[in-house]
Amino acid sequence: MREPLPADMFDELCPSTLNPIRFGDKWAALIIRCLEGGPRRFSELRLPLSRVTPKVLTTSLRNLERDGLVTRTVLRGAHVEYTLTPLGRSLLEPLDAACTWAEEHWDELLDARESHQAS
Amino acid sequence: MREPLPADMFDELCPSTLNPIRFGDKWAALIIRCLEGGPRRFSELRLPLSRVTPKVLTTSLRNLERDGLVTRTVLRGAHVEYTLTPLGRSLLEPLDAACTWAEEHWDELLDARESHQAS
DNA sequence: CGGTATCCACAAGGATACTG
DNA sequence: CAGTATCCTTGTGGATACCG
Repeated sequence: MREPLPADMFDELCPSTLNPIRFGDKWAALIIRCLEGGPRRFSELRLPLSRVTPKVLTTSLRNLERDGLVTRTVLRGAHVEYTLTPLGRSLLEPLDAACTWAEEHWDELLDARESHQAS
Repeated sequence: MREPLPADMFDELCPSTLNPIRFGDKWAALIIRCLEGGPRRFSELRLPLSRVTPKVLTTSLRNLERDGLVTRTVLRGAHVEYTLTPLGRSLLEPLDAACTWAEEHWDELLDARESHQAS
């Protein structure tokens, strides 16, 4: 059994939402991480990405598909599954490196912004 | 002596300009790499970033400054120098990882886009 | 030299509602 | 369930010109 996805990935403290690190379009990195644990259905992705409207999520998924990072598979019964390709999976490594950096330096970034605000 | 900056970093084949990898705003990654070799003046940055208008370059530099990745130093004689902070320098590692990934998988990305075009 | 000022175009993202 | 259809707002980047 795969791990269920978290109910909400939009914790304000989540470094993956912070510049200066972005992969692809606004939600690409989060989507890819959602697919890390295996194939997911559209509705499964909507849960942790509840603040992304279906239109935007579709657009982002189509972009990932176009770049060969994700495949879209239609199953019997009006079900659809999104899966990371080997190429998409290979992106996890630099993506993790970026996320790790953001986590490690999160405080410094916040501090920099705050003291910049002050001046 | 530091290495002179290349005359033009906008080679169409430069993977750093390709999605799905972007760090910060559109030019942040290129700027950071331009500063990798040491402090640079505004006009020095304009050379390899000749297609970035001064306004946009300024905006991007201000963003990097705000985030504590770059410092702006006014020298005597109306000269200005931009330098990577230790924080900014620490970003080089994941940035390089991302660029390396892009270089390695550049062809696959192009192929994916092409065959997607076909369908 | 190192920027600003102004104006502008377009793409990206979002709100809301609806559908095969 | 897995999306579309519409419409709209915003932000980002760019063109051009000018300034201390």
